[in-house]
Amino acid sequence: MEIAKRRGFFWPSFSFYGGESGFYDFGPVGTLLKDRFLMLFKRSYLREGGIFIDTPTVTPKRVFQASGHLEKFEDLAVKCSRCGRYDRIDSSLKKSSIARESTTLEDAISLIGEGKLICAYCGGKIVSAEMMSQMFRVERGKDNDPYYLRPETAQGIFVNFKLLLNQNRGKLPMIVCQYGKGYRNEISPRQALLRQREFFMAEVEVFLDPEAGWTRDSPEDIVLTLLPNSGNKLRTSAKSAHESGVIPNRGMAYFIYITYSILRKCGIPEEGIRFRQHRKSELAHYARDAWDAEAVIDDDWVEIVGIADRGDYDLRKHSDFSGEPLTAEGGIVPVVVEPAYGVDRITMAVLSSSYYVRENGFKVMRLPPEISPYIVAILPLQIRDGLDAIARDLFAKLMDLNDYVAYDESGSIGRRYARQDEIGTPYCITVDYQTKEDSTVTIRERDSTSQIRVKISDLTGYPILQNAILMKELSALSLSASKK
RNA sequence: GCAGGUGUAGUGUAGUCUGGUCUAGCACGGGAGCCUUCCAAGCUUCCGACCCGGGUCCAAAUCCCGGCACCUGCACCA
Repeated sequence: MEIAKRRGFFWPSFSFYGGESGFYDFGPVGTLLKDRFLMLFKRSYLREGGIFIDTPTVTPKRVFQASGHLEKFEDLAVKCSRCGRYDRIDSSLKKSSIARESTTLEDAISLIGEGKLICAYCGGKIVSAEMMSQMFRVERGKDNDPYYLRPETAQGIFVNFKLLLNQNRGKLPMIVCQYGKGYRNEISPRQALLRQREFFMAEVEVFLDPEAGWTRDSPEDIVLTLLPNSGNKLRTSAKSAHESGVIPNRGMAYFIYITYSILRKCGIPEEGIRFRQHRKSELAHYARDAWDAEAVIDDDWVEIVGIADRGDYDLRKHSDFSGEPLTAEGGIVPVVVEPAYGVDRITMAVLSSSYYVRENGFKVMRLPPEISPYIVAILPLQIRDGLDAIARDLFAKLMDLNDYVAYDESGSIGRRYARQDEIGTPYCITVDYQTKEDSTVTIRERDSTSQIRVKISDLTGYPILQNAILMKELSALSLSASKK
């Protein structure tokens, strides 16, 4: 998507020094878009009673020893001399009929020295072994354990369980949210923001009483596309999917619904969202069930949100490792439902599904006002006769009400509309000659390009709902536009 | 990580095969100005690139080697 770079959504990082694969920058426009997604995320979970936390990305080793990440992430990999494949050592051991484990590099090298290890795929001879770590290690003093960069933000929540529960005054369910960077040392990052080594995630851990569980249902009338691992695609509400046993965990069903509604608010169309259940074999080490929200990005279905039933795995692991009980009132260990949003991937999905080319070849990002980088742009028809002064004045007034307002006076009016179309600004307010006479301006709606005329006092007089400037006129406009 | 392909201004490209006429052309974009009373108009002017490093050669955007990045396939993606 060349528009992504040209218009400042995102671009490869460090290109000044030749580039570095697996890292991307968000540009001026993309930063605002991401910002607005995070606002939507926050708002959505505050409504559910969520609390927020912000913990370090640099994490001491023992946290991941406890969580199981160290074990699952640091694979001993062996290389085959014939087919050149890298593979985990356990499959090679099995193939070689060696009935023991090999967990250290030294041990693996001595096995290779004996010449007994063969490749699980082609039977070729194994020639080398190395540690493949999916986590970035950060060295510190040589007598100290290294730090690791977190591969998920979740552990920052689990290790704070007691403090958080106290903050929540002991109540379950407790919904804890955290967003921030995560890191994975991908072997071959590719496809722009889809597989990065450093990426942005927004995660939620819902702690539930294992007996009571989650007690609210999602609405019946919101119908989702589900792809259970039984293989039969179905369209149904999250509620009835739970009742029919397709989604055994009620909390899972509910947060699948919440996720769906967030994605819809981002402008991803109904037919571009589906929820796919993991097969048993692809479940993460901590999960007993998982559903991915997938969206269409450049004609492929891509995981953009992972919703996992982590059970009591994490609290038990940390409890065992530390010797500290991690329980709620009554000595119970809560179970956890985790929706984890890949913010970069969601950004890609949003851009991909919003992108539209008009018949005249002009490009439009049909982003909804809920997440567009700018909600409205102020444009003087001409930079003369005082029109620009009026426009600047109006700009200042609107900025008092909402921060996501753009101002542009450069080039012809058509060119400026086109610029705003490309970055997804849903509405443009134009100050013209009639403004001088009766203090009215036109509002142009992006998708229909139709306009209505309203009084400036009506624009600025409304109590502004958060991020939803001009709601009255705009909804009226959208209606009349869609009739056209 | 392996194999193949690609790499020229912010974007898209011409030039590369057949080294010199390239102090690198064009379009879009962006800036300044003129003009213009609503959808990328026009005019003037400016900005801006041969991915990096070696080598061959009188001479390299062009040929060779190495690196880096991107694309496609394979592998990987807890």
